[in-house]
Amino acid sequence: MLRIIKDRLEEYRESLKKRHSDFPLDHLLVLDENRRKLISEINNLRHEKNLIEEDIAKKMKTGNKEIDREKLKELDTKINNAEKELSKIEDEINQLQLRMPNFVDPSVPEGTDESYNQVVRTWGDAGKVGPDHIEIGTKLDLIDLERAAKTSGARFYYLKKDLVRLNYALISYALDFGMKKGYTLLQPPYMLRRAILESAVDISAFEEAIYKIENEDLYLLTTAEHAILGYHYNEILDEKSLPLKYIGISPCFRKEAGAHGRDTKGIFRVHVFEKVEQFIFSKPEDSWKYHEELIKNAEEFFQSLGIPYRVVNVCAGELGAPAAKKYDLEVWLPGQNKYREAVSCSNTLEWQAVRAKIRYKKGNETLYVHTLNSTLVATERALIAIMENNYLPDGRIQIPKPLVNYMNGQEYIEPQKL
RNA sequence: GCCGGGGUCCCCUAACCUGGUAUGGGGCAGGCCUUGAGAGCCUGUGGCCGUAAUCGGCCUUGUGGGUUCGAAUCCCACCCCCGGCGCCA
Repeated sequence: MLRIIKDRLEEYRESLKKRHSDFPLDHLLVLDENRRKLISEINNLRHEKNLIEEDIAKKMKTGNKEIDREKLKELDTKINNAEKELSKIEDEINQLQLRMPNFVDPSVPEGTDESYNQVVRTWGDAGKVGPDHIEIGTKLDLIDLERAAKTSGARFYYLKKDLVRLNYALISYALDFGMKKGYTLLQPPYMLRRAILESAVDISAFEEAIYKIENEDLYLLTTAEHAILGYHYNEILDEKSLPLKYIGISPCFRKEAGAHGRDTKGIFRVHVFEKVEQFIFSKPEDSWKYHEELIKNAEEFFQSLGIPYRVVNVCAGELGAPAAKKYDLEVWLPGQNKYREAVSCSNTLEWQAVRAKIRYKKGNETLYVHTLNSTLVATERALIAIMENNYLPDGRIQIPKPLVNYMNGQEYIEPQKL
């Protein structure tokens, strides 16, 4: 990544500025300079030592066992010292590089918070106002938050009865939807090693978002995205196999440590939810095309459910470090009387691929792929949208057409009979 | 968890016992040859540093340490894979 940035330094400075990032680029460049000097020094010393060793090897063959131990000792000391200094510098560089944000695409709007996000398009009749999913869920006995608080604490939930079935119907429908689009289904491991996660996310995400397994080098998945990226970790892909398109399904475990006080009620922001995720490994020249494909897929999916939404182009200050551009699809929630994020669709260019060492052969060259990810559906949020948008005056919830088959023909969730 | 076998460059593989700087094949790319294709032959095939380039150097045998002038090779720890035993939804 550092190399790529050095080739496009001014462009990168612009990106940092646009992000309002405090990343210490100049310090990193100085460190890199020192690093290269030291490496040259060490190479020369090692070369000297190798020559002596070769000479010894030759002499041994003729029975001559003279060894200039003093000269070797001296070289060893010098090499050792230089190496210590180098590893100190490299540690610092590595630390910094893990925090280094991606370039920002020119089409991304300026801005520091979500009010600067640009609405790209809207679909459906937004504006309906009504009871929120907690009220509906309680009335129809579909969600139990109090007992979840007893067993597990805040931001947990029990789904009940038809809502459980509707959740699995959404998942099944989404998997079939992706499969029909030619994506390969993947159910990943729900725990990942640190090295895999470091290649997928900004390091600061660890404390804020990721649950760690005690005494093991394992972390609970926050999204299938990371596991799909890891699927091809340290691989050289066949050019002809690109693009590789995947649909993953997994639970997502999130600490939500930085979200105190936000969306504290209901199942909107929770510690565990299910998500069907799209992921593409592509050639660099194709990645923007697939970025549009991913958001279009998500839109088509929500259109088929009849949920009103809008797509926004997320402003530079709100982009995560990995993304060069990000669309959010925000669904209309009558219970909140606003649009809320349900899908996030990012192009990370080579940011993740460099860290995960995922390349492909183009003739004689070995190039990094581009990686893209997008939610297809995070089912708990989609359940909220369905409950609130499809809540009928008579107290029933109408099940969206495409899900009826997955519900064995059931068209409504009925109110409790007393 | 225990016992045994293993991890070598994009893939396969030799060298490991007995330490001397990684062998051969496949694939891929380029070239020669050919009307074309194929076959055959030659060259190249990871990372880093310096150089305008040519080129030169260093590193790379799962990871990290140790022994040694020198480690793929010997020693220690850990990770992963395969087989057997145990446990298990």
